[in-house]
Amino acid sequence: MSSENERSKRDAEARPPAGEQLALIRETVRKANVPRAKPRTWRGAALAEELPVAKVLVDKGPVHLDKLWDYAVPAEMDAEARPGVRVRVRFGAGTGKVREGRREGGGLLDGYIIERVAESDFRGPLAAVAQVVSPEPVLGPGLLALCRAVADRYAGSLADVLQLAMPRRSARAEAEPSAPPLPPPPPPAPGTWARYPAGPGFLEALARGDRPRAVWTALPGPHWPGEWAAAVAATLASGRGALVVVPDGKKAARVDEALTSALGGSGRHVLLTAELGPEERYRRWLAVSRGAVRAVVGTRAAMFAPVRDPGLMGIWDDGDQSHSDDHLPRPHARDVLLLRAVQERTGFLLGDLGRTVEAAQLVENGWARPLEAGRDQVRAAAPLIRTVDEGEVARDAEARAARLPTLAWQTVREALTRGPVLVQVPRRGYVPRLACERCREPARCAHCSGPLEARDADRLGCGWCGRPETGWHCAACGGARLRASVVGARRTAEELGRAFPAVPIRTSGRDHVLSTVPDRPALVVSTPGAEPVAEGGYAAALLLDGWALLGRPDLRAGEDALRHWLEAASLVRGHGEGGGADGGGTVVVIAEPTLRPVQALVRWDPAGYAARELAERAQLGFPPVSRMAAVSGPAEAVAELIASAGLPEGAETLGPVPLPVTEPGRPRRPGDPPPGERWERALVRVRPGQGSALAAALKEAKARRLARGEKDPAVRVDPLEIG
DNA sequence: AGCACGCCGACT
DNA sequence: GTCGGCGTGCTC
Repeated sequence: MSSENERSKRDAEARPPAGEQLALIRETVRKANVPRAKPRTWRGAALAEELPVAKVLVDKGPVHLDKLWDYAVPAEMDAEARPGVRVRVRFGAGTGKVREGRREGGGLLDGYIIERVAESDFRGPLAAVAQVVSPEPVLGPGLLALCRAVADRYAGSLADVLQLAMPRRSARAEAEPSAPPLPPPPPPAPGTWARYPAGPGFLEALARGDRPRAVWTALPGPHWPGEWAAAVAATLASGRGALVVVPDGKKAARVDEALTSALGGSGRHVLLTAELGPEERYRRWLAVSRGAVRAVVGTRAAMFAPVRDPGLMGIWDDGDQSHSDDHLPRPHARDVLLLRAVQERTGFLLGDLGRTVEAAQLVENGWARPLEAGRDQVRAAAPLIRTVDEGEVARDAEARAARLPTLAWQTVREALTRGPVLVQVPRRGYVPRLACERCREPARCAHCSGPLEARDADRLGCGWCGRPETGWHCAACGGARLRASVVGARRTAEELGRAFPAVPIRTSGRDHVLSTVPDRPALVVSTPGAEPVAEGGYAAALLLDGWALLGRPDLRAGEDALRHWLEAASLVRGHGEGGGADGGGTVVVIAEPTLRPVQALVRWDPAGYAARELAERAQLGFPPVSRMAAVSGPAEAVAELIASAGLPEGAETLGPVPLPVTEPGRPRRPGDPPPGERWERALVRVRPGQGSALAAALKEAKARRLARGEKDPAVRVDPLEIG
């Protein structure tokens, strides 16, 4: 009785009456046993005359609701309830009891109208759309198709992908009109693109409305942001839009700046990054969605930006980890932009100082053309690279004090008379396999032969059985010393400070990243990826602890090391710039000179390195040539999912192997087991070309399990970390 | 995921 | 006879 009254009051306050009244049709119609739902009026509330059924995608809630639900459209919502708008619908109320004409249960969920249709296939009465949140059509057909394709590719749900793709709404930003679009700019001059034989042609193709596809190996130096700007300007000149995704906000800002000067002020492009905050982000996103702005540069989430009639999809530095999304289903910007280039029939430009194996594959299978400079241009733009074997011991005391081999120390001392010197130190988190200092035999646990790992405070422990190790001796040579673990940037800076007392020292790392340093003598100690740009280029760079980068137990260790080195080296003055012998910069890399990534750096040949790496992966059946998916969860769940999935012919299951147990208190990353639970992980591998069949099979098996209410294992397509 | 319905065992 | 266990299945 009193609860009845309360409910009525709540309902009356909460929302316009029409939707709620219409929600009651179901009860009436069910009794009439109507085979097809032809929504009718209830207590005089009329439905939309044309296309009275809205197909709605429910945004949150149960994962397996990855389908469209039909709702009735009340007449007064007819005009606003267009495809693409955000709506609120009652969901799950159907099982609620109806008492005295009021419905119990069921919550209001957010969703999007995907389509308006005349009739519903649903054999039952429809509830009505409760509310049109706003008339802004934010989920257009192109964006929807993209999200569907991404969901399919990654064996994920459409709702998951929509959460990544759709920005949070801000009513204030939405209420503001966007500025009218500016006319296309004139085609840009080739500028520094002229350094690449195919560069000017690529720009011309974009400007005339073609859709060229290229893997661009950028020359070292400061010109790549301007080159991106020119590519975007050329695309705009054709009357089409453009999208460029870069790995971090610092780089996005550099491209944004270059675009601002190339396009003459702002208005034709926007910067879209997370740092903007939700309201400003939505304001800019709307300007793109409304077609007011046709060019976008941004970080990861911008890969979904609904650029109108795009002519170019671009990505810079596709090997950077931050291009891989943290959230399910963890799509990679490179692949999303590839999908878009195909689906939206656009040009494609993947730019990088180095080259990932994936990029090499695009070249190898002919999908994209290589866009490279000639050797002479490379020689002029790149610094001189010298290697020092890590085993080399410094003769001089000063060099030893700085933990530096003689050559490195001399190079730094000399370069400091001409400008800033960059010192790249791996992050302390980069824990490589420990090995004997003398013979480099990997350090193993005496009990179970598992790999030894460095614990905090220099203590050792086994990575498999967890036993602490106190008296380690090398099994091969009897040596008692392990290679020192990576010395962090701060301690390196202190040590260098003692060796070069008169020189100012700056550090740049995870917490405080410097974006630029002035063109004055200074030592700049940085972790990979955080290197500041020196205005006139660095006089030299020192790449320390190469063994730590190369020794990571990861398929990509070599590729990543080379990428980090190229990035640092590209900030150093070119060999051929500044007037030859004394003006050019030098890079000293401290790593075993015979290793392939080291040689690729010395020759500045990332394309050759990637091609060899690709060939090797093809031979070994590794991704990206073969395609893989990781399935992790409780042992039975993993086994059942794999067994029940109709995997493509020739699919191979590797493992399962137990996953490390998540320690309580440790932040949990997607795919990690919940604390205390024992999980296993299996890898499923398929032949080249069967990637989409694999994703489809896993997605379907997952849906079937979910329909039965079973806990679903985490499925990750194209896992990055696979030993 | 919630939530109601349903078909079996202990109780007034 | 009824109350209530949580196993199944549906939600427009």
